Amino acid sequence: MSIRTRFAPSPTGYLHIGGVRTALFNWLLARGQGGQFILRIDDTDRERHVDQAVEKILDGFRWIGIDWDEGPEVGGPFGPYYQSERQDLYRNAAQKLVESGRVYRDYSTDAERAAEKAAAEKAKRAYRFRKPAYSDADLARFEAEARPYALRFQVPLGRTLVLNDAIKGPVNFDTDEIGDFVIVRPDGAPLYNFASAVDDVAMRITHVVRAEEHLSNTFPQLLVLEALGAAPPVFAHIPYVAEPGSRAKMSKRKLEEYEKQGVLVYLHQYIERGYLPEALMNYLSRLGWSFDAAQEIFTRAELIEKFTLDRVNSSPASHDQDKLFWIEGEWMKTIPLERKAAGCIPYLRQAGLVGDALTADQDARLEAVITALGDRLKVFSDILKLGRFFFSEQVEYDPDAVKKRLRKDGVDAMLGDLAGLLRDAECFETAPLEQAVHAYAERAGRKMGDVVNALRVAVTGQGVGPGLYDCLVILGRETCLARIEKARALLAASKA
RNA sequence: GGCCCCGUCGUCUAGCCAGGUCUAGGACACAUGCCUUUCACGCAUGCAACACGGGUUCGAAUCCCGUCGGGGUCACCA
Repeated sequence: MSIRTRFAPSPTGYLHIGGVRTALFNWLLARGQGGQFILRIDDTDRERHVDQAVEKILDGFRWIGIDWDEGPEVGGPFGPYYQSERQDLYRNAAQKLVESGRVYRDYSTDAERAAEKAAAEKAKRAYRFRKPAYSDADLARFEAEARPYALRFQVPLGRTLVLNDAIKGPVNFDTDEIGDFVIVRPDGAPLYNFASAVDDVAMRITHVVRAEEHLSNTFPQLLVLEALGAAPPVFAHIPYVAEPGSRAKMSKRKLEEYEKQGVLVYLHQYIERGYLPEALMNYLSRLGWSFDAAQEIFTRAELIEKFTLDRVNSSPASHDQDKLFWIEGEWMKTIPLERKAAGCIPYLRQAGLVGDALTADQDARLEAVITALGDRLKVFSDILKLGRFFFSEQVEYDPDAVKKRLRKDGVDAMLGDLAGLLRDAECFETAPLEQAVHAYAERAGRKMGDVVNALRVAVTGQGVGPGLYDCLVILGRETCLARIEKARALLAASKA
């Protein structure tokens, strides 16, 4: 039988990179063994449902290249794939458990349970719900007054459950540690530990790969599975993703703090910056998994071929944005020019630097700029940071660069000479321009670095960037001359 | 607090299950040098870890126990 894995997000917001990694491991496992990867939306709790969340999740998966064989939009033989649409299934399963005596009606009130919970906490002991000793008269009365009840699973005491986790190894758990848990709320809504187990059986899931926070949840689920007469799937619990530079788990509360430090934790943030999907997939795969002692860069096909559960680490990994950035750079080096151009255009458009459709000139210029930028372009949004001055009439002079390269004795006169040189250049191409500038530096007895850098700042406004002659040629003679004039005016103004 | 999981350079990790080849390897980051008109790239070098304490053994990062630290769970959330 071929394997079937699943990822079951609840539509409560954006996709966290930890969640994407979990989905990725499931997907890799299925793809590597010719099985199926299923997407199921765990939306049993309608109160927490966020509009558009499902669409955003699906878009995220599509972007990174995780495709699903069954699930939203594509359907499949075990649908529907929204838990909110599978109520009958849960009702039937619950009915079956009631009939077999594994589940009972719990008439307790919120206030009663809250009081017991508080007492347990005060006494520093774990709170565990156990079946109340209702008398027949009580039960008759509750029924007569149609008192609402939840359905609870009666946990068999004194047993030791054994889970053979594919990542953690064997884990023993005493059933005495598990309180009787609710499987269906008074309003009829099934709860996670129940719905998830029922769905995994119904959808013929063979491998459940999920975050380790579910490790303890597995035992109630094992009990449900057993009561349902179903064989448990293989479970694999992967460690959480820790925050950068620490072992502490990333927390939603600290989100603002991460933002301040420039750490991105949501998938859409990486998409917005213009990261490459293959880079993010590569990075995420290496977070908690390795193939051998050396390989860092993996193509999608290699990942599918080489991924196995037994090489997933059992200890937490912390998110390392620097490493992701490096992997991104490695991948960007492999991307052909046309794709880089296509990736950059949305940013130029957003900045109002190009229109909806590029003119032939703009198109040619964009390709020239990207070529000149070379490895400096790491993420697509860099086109704005590194190459804005190629597309805008405006030049913004970086004060530090101006101070370091232009505000020096003799620079103004030198720029005048250089302007003349550019004006008179017969052939406005990189090689001849380089020759001319070289000759000038020698004639004027100036260091090449001083000449070149002054000219760079004058025409680009920046102290760093692509090769100077590339810049000159792409900008064109007229623009270069105009900008040199502007730079000289700037110097004159500040001197006065 | 009970129970469960985890603990190798700052970070991602190899090695651990089947003890010696580990004066612990690779990568990111950082530092220095080379290349170079800047930056980026590339190349070279350097910095840096077996959480701690016992035990077993001729020998322990590897096996056992304890301590400490981190995390999860104990919801009518997922």
